[in-house]
Amino acid sequence: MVTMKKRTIICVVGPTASGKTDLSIQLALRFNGEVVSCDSMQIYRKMSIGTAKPTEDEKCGIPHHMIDIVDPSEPYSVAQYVTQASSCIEDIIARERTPIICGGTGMYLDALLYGLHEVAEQSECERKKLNDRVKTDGLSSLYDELCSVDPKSALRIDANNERRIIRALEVFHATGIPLTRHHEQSRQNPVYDSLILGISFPERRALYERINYRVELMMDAGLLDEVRMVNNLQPPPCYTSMQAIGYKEFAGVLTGEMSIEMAVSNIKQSSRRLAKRQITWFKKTKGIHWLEADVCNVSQSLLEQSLQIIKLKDYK
RNA sequence: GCCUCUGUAGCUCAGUCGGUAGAGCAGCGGACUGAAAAUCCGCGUGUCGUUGGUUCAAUUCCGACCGGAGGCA
Repeated sequence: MVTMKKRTIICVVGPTASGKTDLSIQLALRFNGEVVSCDSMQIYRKMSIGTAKPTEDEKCGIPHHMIDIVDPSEPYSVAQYVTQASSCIEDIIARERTPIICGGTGMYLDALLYGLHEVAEQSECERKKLNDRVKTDGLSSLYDELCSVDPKSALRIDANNERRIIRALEVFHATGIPLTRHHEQSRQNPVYDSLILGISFPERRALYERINYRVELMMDAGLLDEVRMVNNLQPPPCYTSMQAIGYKEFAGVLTGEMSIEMAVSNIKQSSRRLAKRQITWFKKTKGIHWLEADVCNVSQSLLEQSLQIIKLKDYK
């Protein structure tokens, strides 16, 4: 059993295009920090423009971790993220620098800060069996099984939510223990002491404008070519990388079924919806210190608010 | 100038044989423990273009006006 050394780490969270990357780099420059990305898509190599990774210039020499660590044609999961990111954090702390977690993937952050329940690794084979059963017997048959085997999970999961029903059954089949029981035994204590800074936009429209504008910038930067290149690697469509916004919308453009204009507008819309879900997630995350994005000078204003909070918390 | 069609939710449009209206999309709210940029759930009051008339009652029928589209001169 490894004992984690507790030490405060800084986290920067918020919806897509809210200015997290910039703020985390500014903080890293001031607090002898290194950035650990908490983004389920920036982990993929070659997917740079569409996932809005910071460029070398933007990094200002700050080391970034958990970016470009997997190929788009490899599967990935929260569990791998927690293992790898934790070791990055330990390493950064060992070198007496400050880990700055930055990203918008709420589930990854929760798992990192509070741990996951311990379950044997998920088996591809079991999942495939369950996926096939949906096709042959229908989802309701799986849901019925869940009701009898793990009624508590069945209560929490909607009867139409295929992914979560499959996951719950998968866990039960693998361990003989209902998922809810695993949950009860996990997340007792936080793994790290953390100071979480959340970026919020009092005017939702201002965020949406930033999102729309950033998509245009991505187009100028050559998003379409990047998608074409990643597509040539032919990752299975079910893989996480192919769920990334931008890449999936352009699939139709590559086959000639959709106009670029249409795809771009779909990308903007998907991004807005993503932002909405991220906002919902972080709203319920405990302990976030909220910063308000001031529309005229987002970057400077966020930094000032952050420094204020960090000072109040007497950090460092 | 005349004729025809048209004006209903942010958008596209249904509909009411006269009893104040509903879909899709957008939007909003929520859930989330090994696929999470995923997956799923919930939410529909709007001067029915304006203004007169007929009527117990008009978004619906009639007239005028205003806006839009098309046609004929």
